[in-house]
Amino acid sequence: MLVTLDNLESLLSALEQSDSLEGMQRVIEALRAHYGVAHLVYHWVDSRGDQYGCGTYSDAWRQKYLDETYLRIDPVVQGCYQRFHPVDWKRLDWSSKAAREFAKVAAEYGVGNQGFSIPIRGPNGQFALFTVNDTCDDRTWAGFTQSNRRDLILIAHYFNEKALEFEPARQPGQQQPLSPREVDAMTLIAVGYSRAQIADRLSISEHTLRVYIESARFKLGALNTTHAVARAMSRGLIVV
Amino acid sequence: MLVTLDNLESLLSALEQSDSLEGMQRVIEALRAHYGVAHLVYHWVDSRGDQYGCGTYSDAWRQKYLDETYLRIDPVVQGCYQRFHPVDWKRLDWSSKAAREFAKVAAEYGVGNQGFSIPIRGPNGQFALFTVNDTCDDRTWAGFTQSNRRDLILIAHYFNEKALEFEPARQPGQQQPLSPREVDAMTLIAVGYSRAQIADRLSISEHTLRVYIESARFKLGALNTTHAVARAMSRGLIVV
DNA sequence: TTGCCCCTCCCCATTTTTGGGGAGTAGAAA
DNA sequence: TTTCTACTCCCCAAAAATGGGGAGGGGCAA
Repeated sequence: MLVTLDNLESLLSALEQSDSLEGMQRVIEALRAHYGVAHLVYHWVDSRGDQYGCGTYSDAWRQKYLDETYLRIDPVVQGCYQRFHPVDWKRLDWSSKAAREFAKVAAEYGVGNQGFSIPIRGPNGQFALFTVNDTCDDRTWAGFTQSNRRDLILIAHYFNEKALEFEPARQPGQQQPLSPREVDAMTLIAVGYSRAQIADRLSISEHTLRVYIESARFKLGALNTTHAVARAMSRGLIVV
Repeated sequence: MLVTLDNLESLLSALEQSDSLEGMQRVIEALRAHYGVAHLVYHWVDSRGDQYGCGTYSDAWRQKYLDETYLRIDPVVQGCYQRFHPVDWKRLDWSSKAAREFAKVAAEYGVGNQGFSIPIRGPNGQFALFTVNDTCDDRTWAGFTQSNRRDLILIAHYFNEKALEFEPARQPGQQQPLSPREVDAMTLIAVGYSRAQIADRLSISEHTLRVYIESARFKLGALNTTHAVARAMSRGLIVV
């Protein structure tokens, strides 16, 4: 059951050489067979849906997931979004009614009872999950995840690296950077200060501050200040 | 020069068992000796400074870095912030005057000419760097980084996992969830709509909408709507 | 040198948001 | 069953943000 170093090497190499989503799909299927688990999934988590995902879930489940916007209630997504370390599905919060319903439907669509998901984050707020899923008892699963934790982290990392390659918009350079003063302004707005307070704190006039805000809004293509803050945050231009 | 699997295992285990920054510091020193490089550094990159860092740079350099707010001009930080994959310092943009000056000063403080940095991201926009630094020629360095790339990624991951453990504010939990309508409201605000537009889109009165926004603001402990959006985003309650 | 971007300051009027109050329905949890 | 939360609607006045204009000094790069 364990992946030997050689196996891992060859699989990662295959992944590195793949030049399309189809290539990633083949690698993930090979990995699934290798580990002998029910499912293996890499998916880019995004409000637009998992367009950059690949994995072994059925198309029906994938479609169902999108149709029902399960993204918003899936405890795996919610939980992983708050964590850095890989997490066993059992440790997530399944207490809400919606979550229990979700789990029931998932099972009907062939999702196994055990899961282990690794959150991965890229630049500009990119977020993805790499998930191993199977049906087995708790002890077997604990053994599996413990044995393969490190390999899985590495695999997740390589998958995300590949996925980012295929997403040109995520490549650096495209977006206009904010000037230091613009960053200051947006950051202070994001933490709740009013314009008057910020101007005072930055020791500039409120008018000057407005120029920064408007300039940032323009650079970010935002419709208003709140939108600009949201964009700056999701692009990783400011840290709150 | 290569880390064998056993060595890596024992070092990661030592890291897992450390329960303080001092423990991380000891591990990083052991790793540095092990790899035989000039410096090894993990540092949490933050507008407040690298309070959660550990590594082998001299105190003088660390202080200089903070005093001069090199964070804002350091091409390593800037470059890694835009990337997902580990990056060789040679591939970064050192063309600006400030960057060249920075490199000169760094060398004076004992920073080697070769560097390899791994960006790591956690929840809520957390961002850290794991850096290997040495003085040698390009070929030697290329060989070193290629051989150790995967191990270094894993080590970086484990260091960050540890650092997050020591930062209680980054732990999930204790926060009140938003109701579905509140999520709708906050999400639409975050993407730039005005209250009138949102009320129209959700087919509710603007007054009702206001109740949701205020309720969300209260739950999030936010000072105003923009602040609430920022908090909701950084807590992963809404996805934009 | 010239051009470009960043930083700084100021005016106006209009639109939007905010603060604080009250009240009824329905569905879910205890 | 009771209680609680979510959802929906309404008033008013004050505070804040927005839109769009103009203008000068400084630094850095081609």
